[in-house]
Amino acid sequence: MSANNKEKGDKVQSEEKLDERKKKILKAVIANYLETGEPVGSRTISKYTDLNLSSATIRNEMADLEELGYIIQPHTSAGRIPTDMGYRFYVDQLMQEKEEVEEDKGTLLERVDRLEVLLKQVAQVLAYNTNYATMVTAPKYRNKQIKFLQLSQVDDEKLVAVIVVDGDVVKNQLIDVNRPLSNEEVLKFNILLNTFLQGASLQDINLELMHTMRNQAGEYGDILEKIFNGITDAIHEAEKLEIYTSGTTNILKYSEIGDVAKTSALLEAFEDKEELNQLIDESLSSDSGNEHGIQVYIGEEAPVQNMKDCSIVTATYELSEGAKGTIGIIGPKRMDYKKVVSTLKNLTEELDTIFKNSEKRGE
Amino acid sequence: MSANNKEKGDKVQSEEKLDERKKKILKAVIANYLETGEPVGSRTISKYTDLNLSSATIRNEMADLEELGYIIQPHTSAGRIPTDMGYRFYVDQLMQEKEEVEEDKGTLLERVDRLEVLLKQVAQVLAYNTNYATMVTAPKYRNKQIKFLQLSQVDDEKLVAVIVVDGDVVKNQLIDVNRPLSNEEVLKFNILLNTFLQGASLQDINLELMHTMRNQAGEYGDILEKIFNGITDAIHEAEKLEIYTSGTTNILKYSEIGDVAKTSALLEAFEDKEELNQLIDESLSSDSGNEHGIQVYIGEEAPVQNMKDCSIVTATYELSEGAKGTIGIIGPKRMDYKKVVSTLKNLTEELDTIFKNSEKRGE
DNA sequence: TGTTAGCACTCAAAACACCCGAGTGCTAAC
DNA sequence: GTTAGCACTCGGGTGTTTTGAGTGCTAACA
Repeated sequence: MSANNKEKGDKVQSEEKLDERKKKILKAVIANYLETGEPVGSRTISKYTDLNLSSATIRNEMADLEELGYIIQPHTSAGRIPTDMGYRFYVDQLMQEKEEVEEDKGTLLERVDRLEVLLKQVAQVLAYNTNYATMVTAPKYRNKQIKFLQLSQVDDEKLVAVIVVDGDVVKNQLIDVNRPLSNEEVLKFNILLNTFLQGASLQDINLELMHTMRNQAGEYGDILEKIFNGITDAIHEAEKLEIYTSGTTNILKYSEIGDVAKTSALLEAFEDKEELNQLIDESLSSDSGNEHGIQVYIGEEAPVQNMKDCSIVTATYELSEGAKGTIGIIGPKRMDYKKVVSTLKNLTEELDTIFKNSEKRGE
Repeated sequence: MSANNKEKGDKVQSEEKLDERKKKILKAVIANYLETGEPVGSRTISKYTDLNLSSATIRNEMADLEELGYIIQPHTSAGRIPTDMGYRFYVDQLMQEKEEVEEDKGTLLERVDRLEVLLKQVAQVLAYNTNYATMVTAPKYRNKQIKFLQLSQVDDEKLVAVIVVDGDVVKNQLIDVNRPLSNEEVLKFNILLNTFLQGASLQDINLELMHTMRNQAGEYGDILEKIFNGITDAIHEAEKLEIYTSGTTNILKYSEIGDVAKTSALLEAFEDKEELNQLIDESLSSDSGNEHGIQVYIGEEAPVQNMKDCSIVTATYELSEGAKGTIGIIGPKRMDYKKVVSTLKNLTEELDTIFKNSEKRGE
């Protein structure tokens, strides 16, 4: 996916290497199409670009480019539009060449204290700036550790377990017990739990540990069971739901998805977040050495079925050691990649500094 | 617009009373329109109904009905479709007359223990059965009382407040403090908090109470402040977010909303739930003595701007004394009101029994 | 007096014909 | 290798016609 950067210069071999002129033309075609949304014809290029060539020459070149698979015409006697492959080439090689426009870069985010609120805000800002559907995940901890764990009695039949994990994410879980417990019993439980579980990560909680604990718990084994379930439920549920989205109705404007059914499917993907999770996993796992972990999926490259008519751009921010989160947008293939990428960069940068500071300030 | 009903077989008084035949025709028109979605003409009615009348007679009657405001023609030389007023009359008077179809009524809901999960499920089932966008709220307690309140130390600089309110809704709030507190101090705080706040409802927490408590807290007043903020934040946030939705993409199929912008606005309303809250408030406050608190808003009657092209049907379930929740659907005005109402009835009934049982079983 | 048949009229939607122009590929000349 | 020129294609807009569902009105009927 990224093995093509020995380019620029010679041009001898390498089948997918395009000569300078073809590149210029391809770039012009795509740039123009991104602007107008109309198929672009040879005459337009002939005027637009600095290379002074007649439309006829351009036509020849374009025919070549079509044969190579970079552009295509929707029907005979129409101009050309980029293929997925064309976009890919643009993003990988053509786009960067532009001067790095020093965006306004003004701080986009208000300072807030709750992580959820901050991330929700990120999603909104991103949607506002790009007019695409956006998503932001809470950081995924490689090994989320239990930092604090406490059981309290709410009433005769219910306990509440409060669990705080790394990153100060708080979870709670109500637990039904069949008989009332005495204060002492609760205290004992707390000691037991904390002895074994404080500082434990999710992986540490294995069958063996559970077995040991159950032995210690004696007659209260069944309650312990419930507590375990509560804890794992809580943690799992937590890991799952922490995706914030915004601007999803922008999807309605992605004209490239002609089909209502597809639009609907995509909206649903945002509604129940299942597929977004998939996407994030994929995106996190294949970290492309890139500066901000920026990744671009174009059309068919999308790891999720329902998004194969779209393009996806994701970036990674880092809260602390090994705690990474993803922020990204899903838009039409005809997208202002340049702007999106730079917006994402700015935002992740801002997030990174926010977290750096709070690190310093905090612990 | 309505000064012309001294005609047609005396019937002296009661302006909005329609004679039997007009009712039948109106009903036929609406029923047919609900089925087909096409404007319905006189000939259709003439054949459809048992009253054996020629199309010409029907035409006369329909002209009357139009003058009275119950139906309208989209353009000359088209059939008639119902107006909001027509639908209203249908829902209020015509619809019930049908035999109460004993629906399958098979239990629709799986038994689950977490309230959130159950409610989410309700939203989904409802969406699945009706093919409309649905919403379900957690019960609103008239006076949500604090049942359990506890402060614990997470690390040197952070406390976590755990709050359980009626209905076993658990909230938590992290609180930054600037200096570490000793165990004793935390204990003192807990005693203070519980003395004053256990069993208190939100209304009880007024300035005076806060003042009193702050006096007692002495030098820890600022921490108390933070805790207050945390608590009210938590409760407020809780009250706000507890709306579950499903099937929102069905909105795309509501052909009556021609406009993309409007569709989009409606989708957004479901996304950030602000307006849904409004809707629910309105719906709960004007409880219409009705069996299941069923309420129907048609078109312009909708209390929320963005829904004025739709119809809304809501019902009320009761978790316990004074703890009521709303479940409802937002669909096109051309909606199978009968089916929707009966589905809602079934679901609320099922919910009610579930809660009855768990009441018995539980406390 | 209410009902009906008949008729002229309306109008949206579909069907058809047409043209226009942007764009192409190809060829022949530069 | 580049370009001018030309014939060709075809989507999209425009104008016209046809069709048919549906109406309102009038006059005759029971």
